[in-house]
Amino acid sequence: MTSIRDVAKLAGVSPSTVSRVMNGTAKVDEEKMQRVLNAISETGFKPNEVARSLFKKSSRIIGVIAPDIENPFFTEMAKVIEGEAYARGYRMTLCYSENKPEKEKESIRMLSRMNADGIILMTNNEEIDAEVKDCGIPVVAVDRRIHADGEVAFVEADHYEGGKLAARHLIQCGCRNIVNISGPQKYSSARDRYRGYVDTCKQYGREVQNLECEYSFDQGQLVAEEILNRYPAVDGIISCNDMVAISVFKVLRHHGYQIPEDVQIIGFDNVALAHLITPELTTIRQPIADMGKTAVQCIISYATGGRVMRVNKFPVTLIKRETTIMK
Amino acid sequence: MTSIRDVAKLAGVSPSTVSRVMNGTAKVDEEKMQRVLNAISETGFKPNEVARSLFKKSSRIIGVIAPDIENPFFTEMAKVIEGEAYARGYRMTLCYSENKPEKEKESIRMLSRMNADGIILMTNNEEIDAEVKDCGIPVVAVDRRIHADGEVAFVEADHYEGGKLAARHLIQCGCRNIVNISGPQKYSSARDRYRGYVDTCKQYGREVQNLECEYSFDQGQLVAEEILNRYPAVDGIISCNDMVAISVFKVLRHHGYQIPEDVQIIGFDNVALAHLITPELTTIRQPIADMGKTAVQCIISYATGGRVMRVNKFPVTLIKRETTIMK
DNA sequence: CTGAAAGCGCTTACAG
DNA sequence: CTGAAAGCGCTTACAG
Repeated sequence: MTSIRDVAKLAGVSPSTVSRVMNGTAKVDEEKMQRVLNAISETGFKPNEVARSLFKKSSRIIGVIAPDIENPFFTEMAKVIEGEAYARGYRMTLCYSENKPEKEKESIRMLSRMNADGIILMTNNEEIDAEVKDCGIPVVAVDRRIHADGEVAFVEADHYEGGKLAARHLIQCGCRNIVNISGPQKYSSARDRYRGYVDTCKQYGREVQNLECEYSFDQGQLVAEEILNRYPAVDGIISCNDMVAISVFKVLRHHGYQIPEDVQIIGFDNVALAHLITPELTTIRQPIADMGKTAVQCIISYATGGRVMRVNKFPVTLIKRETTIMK
Repeated sequence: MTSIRDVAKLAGVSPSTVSRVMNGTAKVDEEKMQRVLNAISETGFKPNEVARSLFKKSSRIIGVIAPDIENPFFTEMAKVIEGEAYARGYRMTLCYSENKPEKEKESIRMLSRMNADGIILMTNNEEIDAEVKDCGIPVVAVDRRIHADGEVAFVEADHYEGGKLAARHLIQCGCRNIVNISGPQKYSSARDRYRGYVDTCKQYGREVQNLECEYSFDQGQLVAEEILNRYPAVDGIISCNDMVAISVFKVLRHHGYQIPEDVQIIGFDNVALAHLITPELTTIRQPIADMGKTAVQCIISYATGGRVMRVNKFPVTLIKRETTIMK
């Protein structure tokens, strides 16, 4: 590997000058500049990022911690984050924690030791809050709150509004017997959405019928069976996310129900999958691209000493497709 | 941030000793060891990985370059890679190139400048082969060949066998009029699979009916329409991957076909999605977990001077589900 | 405009 | 067993 010294020697200047040419960090005599440029292309010199990082105390790496890939919401978010990071000259390190607090803590520690410029946290384990607080690098939490002062920002969708939107839509589609599948109530996002649902029930004089469900395909299957047992007259289901909606859809079909004729279903997130499957899934859209980009921008702002909005709340919208129908 | 010097001072030893205690790289007097350990926990010292990397010329980072996330094959592979990397003390940097050679080249260069320990390449652009050859770090190519000497290994499924398996299955399911959707023939994997299909046609005295299609949902829609135009009597479709199969399924359903009664469909890959959708997709399984783990192991073997198998070929298997049926 | 020097925070021969 | 020294490959005050 050729180093900056080799280039300097070849160009007949000092390493400092080579550095200045590469980084445009000071004026350099035109002719020396040429010699340096030539020497660089002759040797194929690539500056060592690690050495630069050591000095700069920034590795231009953004760490992302996501629970899993079963839910495409996280992979889509990661995609957006990578794209935005790359465009700004950063790279993304991705960790799937499988919701294991130990792995999350370990990853946070490692990111901090690597001089990462920040962490985007998409998991929801409270056990790791201590690690988050004193990891020493900026953190952006997606869809959850952390009680820490310092460089911690939040990116979240308007879940309360989402809960209302979903409930109102099914009511307007003529559903008489709606069941809500809420996410785990230990998550603030799930609580907010549940409130939206309940308030809408009140507003329209509907009974609250709710079952709690983790955000997983398997749990979705179980909950779907339970819905059919407990609410055999169900004609509308609000699902806690698109994956669970697909899961519920599958169970209902196996029981012979037609969707949306017999039972209408609405999801949450609007992952790409929602419009790939047949029938296409009606859902509440979270603006994933905007949210991901904002998360990256927060990190970079912290890293570069800019101003950062601590709370970033994004609007949700109803995406009407084929699993609901105006009757 | 506290450094190794601070710890050394507090413990009354030299930085060398602290280093040796942390890394277990030499015997240290029991009592001094205790003092160091105490000093570390007192100060909350976390060694700086960047400094270590600079010396070691290894950042314990494995770079992954994937084209996109539309095809879950790549995200599932990335998940496996991250898991295996983490288990071995490495981290994963992930780049989505969107198939842009420029971004791929840039990422390779950057990974090399970061002293990454290796690159797992899941893209298929030949334009970048020069970059691959002289990036200076080990590369593992998934499902493609690169003509380079040095530390380049290959991980691939047995596509020829896969092509045969798929064709034979549809024939055995009683399809009389099979259409094959091949992947782009510029990819060796797609060519191998096509050969398997053609050889099976010969063996059973079937006509070769093939359309080429890129691995994308949108292209799948177009090809499906074309199949219906050109082969209206089609009763079996071999798809170049699961995503395209889902896409084809959608088009056929919109045209009123029942699956599998009217037309049978078989995919390729066996991504998780294949068994989540309704009906569940019959497909040819690639052993994604094994392939991803092997890719990581190759990189680590190169990095640690172990022996590496250059060509790693994995068996495929038929996964029979609901989109095909024995008639 | 430019070079020598010091330093980023570690690790490892080297000598004792 | 252990410390002082040198070095990993850059960058940036500093002095000229």
